[in-house]
Amino acid sequence: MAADPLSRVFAALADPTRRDMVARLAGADATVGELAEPYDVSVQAVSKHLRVLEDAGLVSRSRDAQRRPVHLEAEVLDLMTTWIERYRRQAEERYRRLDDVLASMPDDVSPTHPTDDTTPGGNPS
Amino acid sequence: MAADPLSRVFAALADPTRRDMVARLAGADATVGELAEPYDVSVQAVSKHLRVLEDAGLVSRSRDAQRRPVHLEAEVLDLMTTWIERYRRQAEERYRRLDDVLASMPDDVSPTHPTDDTTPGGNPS
DNA sequence: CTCTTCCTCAACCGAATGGTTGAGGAAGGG
DNA sequence: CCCTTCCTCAACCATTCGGTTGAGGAAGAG
Repeated sequence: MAADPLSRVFAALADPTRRDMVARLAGADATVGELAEPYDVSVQAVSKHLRVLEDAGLVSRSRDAQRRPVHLEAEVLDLMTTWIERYRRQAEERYRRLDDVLASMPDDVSPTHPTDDTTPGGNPS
Repeated sequence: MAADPLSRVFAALADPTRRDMVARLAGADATVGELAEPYDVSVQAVSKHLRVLEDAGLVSRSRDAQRRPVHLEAEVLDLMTTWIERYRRQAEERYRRLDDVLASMPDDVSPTHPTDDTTPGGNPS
């Protein structure tokens, strides 16, 4: 498991159980047992999920007697939003520019400016 | 492969090659061959990656003679940002409230009635 | 010390993933 | 018609993943 950090975060959240854990941890810290309670899988399986989240930096586990309280490290989520927003914005920008090009494109036989025809040919219905 | 949409999108972007494809497609549509060129894997492997992105709704493939131009469908990215922002914000809010509690806590920590008041004694502000 | 509680480690298993190679369909160009 | 280009489908292989069970460590309670 030597993937880059971004891949680890995306992969960690690709599992609905892990996403649900993150959602619950956003409200309050919890112990492994508390986290495991709603799901009908073994506690070991939950511990494994927690380890995936921990390796992604999404979660940290401290020590309180026998308990291992789990805490959400929400800052890592910014890694993803930064990446996503970057390309969403770029695609949006390109789309906007494409609209401009189409708007200024005289469709080969209609040299008149076609930017005004929002409802061409009248409304049939 | 019957996962929920959100899982599919997260899983699709958990691979650095696929993320790179999305990044390039944000700039311009491309054919499978063009997309495959930078990577030293077979074209079939790239086609498989494209299929993962397509199943996630991130990409669409049309037909232009022998070409299969690939187009990025950036709106799906909002699915993720919505999910992420929801819990990032919730965690942030919880953190802010914890700060408030700590700020209003006097040195002597012996609350007579834990459930009675959010700001016991005189409110300093 | 013993016992119980909470949790993790290790080994194993079936299914999914990411890659390969080989065959073949679809759409033009000669 | 044949031939080339672009791409996908199918079969196969190694690795990873999500789950299980069994064993065991850590820290209080008796």
